Amino acid sequence: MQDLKLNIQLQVHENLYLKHPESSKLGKRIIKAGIDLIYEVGFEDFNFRKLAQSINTSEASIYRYFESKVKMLLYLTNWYWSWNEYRLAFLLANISNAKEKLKRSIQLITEEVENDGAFEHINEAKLHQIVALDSPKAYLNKQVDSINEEGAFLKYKNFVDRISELVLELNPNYLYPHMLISTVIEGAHMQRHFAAHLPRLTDQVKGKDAVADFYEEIVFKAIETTK
Amino acid sequence: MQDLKLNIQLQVHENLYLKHPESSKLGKRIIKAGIDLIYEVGFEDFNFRKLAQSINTSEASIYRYFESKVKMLLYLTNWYWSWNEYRLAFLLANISNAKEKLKRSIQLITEEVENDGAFEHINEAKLHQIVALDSPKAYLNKQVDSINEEGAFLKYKNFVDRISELVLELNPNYLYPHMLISTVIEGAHMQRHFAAHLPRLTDQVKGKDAVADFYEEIVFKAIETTK
DNA sequence: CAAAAATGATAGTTAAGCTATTATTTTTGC
DNA sequence: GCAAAAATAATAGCTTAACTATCATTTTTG
Repeated sequence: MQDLKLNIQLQVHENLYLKHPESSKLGKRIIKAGIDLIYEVGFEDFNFRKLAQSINTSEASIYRYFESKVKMLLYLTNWYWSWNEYRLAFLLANISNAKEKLKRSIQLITEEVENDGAFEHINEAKLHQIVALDSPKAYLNKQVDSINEEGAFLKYKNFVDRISELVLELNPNYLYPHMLISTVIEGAHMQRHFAAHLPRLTDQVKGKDAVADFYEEIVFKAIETTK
Repeated sequence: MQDLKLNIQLQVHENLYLKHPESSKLGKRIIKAGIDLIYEVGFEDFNFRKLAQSINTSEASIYRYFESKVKMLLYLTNWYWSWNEYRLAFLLANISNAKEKLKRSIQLITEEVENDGAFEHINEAKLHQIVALDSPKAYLNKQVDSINEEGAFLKYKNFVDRISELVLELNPNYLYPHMLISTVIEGAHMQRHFAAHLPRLTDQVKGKDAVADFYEEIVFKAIETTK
C-alpha cells in the first residue's frame, strides 16, 4: 500500500472532534504526537498537559480540537477502523472466491500491523497497538450508550458487518457471524497482549503465528456445514 | 450451592490488601458497599470518598484496607476467580466423562451468574458484572507487568489452567488450550455487554442463550480430532 | 482495666481535567 | 499590501480525584 500515496482523507464522525484535526498543521501535530505519547505512556497516564508540552503548544489549544482525551481516543479508533475498511477493500479487490476472501480478512484482523507510510502524520503500527490496548476501555463502561449515540462506534460496526457478510456468503445459515468476527478481533488483540505479558493465559508455538493460526482455524471450523 | 453455607474463606493474594477485609466488620462493610457502588456507578466514577460516605466511614479508614481503588478491584477479581475455582470443583465432582466435564465448565464460564447467597457480604451476581466490565482494565495497561509480579492474576491463571487441562484430556495434541479458554471467558463477558449496548457487534437468537450456545460450539469444534 | 489497636474527624498535598481571558501571531479576502 | 478575522500562545484559575498525615476517640484484648 506504501506506493499508493493516494490523497485520501479518511472520514471520522464529526461528533468526535470540535475542530477537524486534518484541517490545520497544529491539528496534525496533535494527532501525530498524541499517537506517539499514548503509545509510549499508555492511555491512563496520557493527558493534554503532557501532549501540549511535547509539541510546544498549550493545553487550551488542544482543547479546541478535542473535548477530552476520551474523545481523542474515539477519534483515533474511528480513523483506525476507516483505515481498515479501506485496507480490506484493497485486499479483497479482484478476488472472487468467497473462502479466499474470508481467509484474507481474518489474516488482516489477526496479524500484526506494520507502519503503512501512506499517511504522513499517522503511524499505523503504533495506532494499532493503541486500539488493541485501549479501545476496549471506550465501550467497557457505563457511558457506552451515550457514546454510542454520538456515533463513536459506527466505523467499527461497519467493519464487523463487512466481514460478517463474507461469513454468510460461505454459510448463509450460520447464526453468529457478528459474534464470531468481533470475538476474533478483540480476541486477537488480547491474545497478543497475553503473549507479551501474561503468557500463562495463552499458548505460543515456535515457528508459527499462534494467534493468526488459532483464529483462522476457529473461524473455518465454526462455519463448517457438516450436517 | 445456596444450601451449603460452608464456612469457607476464599484465599486472596496478600499483596492485594493492606489489612485483610475479612478480618473485621468494617472490612466486610467496605467490600459489600464497594461491590454495590462499583456496580452502580462503574469503576471510573467509583472512588473511596463516595464509598466512605455510603457506609458512614472516612476515606482514611478505607485506605487502611486498600492502597488504591485499582488494588481493591484486583482484590475483588481475585476473590471472584477463587470462588469460581471452588464452584468448578463442585460442578465436576463425581463426573467422570471428560466431555461432560468440559461441557459443564464452558457453561459455567459463559452463562449468566446468579447471586449465590453463600457469602453474606458478597453479591456474586453484581461481582460477576464488575469482573466482566472492569477487570480487563486491570491488565490492559502499561503497568501489567508490575501488577502481575505482585500476583494479581494468579487466581485467574489457575482457573484457566484447570479448564485447559480438561481440553487436553479430550485432545492431547491440541495446541491452543489456554488461548481457547481465555478467549471464551473474555469473549463471553464482552458479547453479553454487546448484546445489551452494541447489538450490531453480536447476534441474538430468540429462545436461545446465544452466547453460551456460540462458545460451546466453538470449543468442541476447535478441539475435534478429525485428521 | 490498662495498653494496644482500630476507627473517626479533619486537614492538607499534588495532579488531572477542564474553562476563561487576553495578548500575539497567522491567515484571508479585497 | 493591509485590515479584519481567525487561530494560537501564555497565563491563570477552578473543581475534583487520589492520596497522606495527624490526632482524638472508640473498641478490642490480654
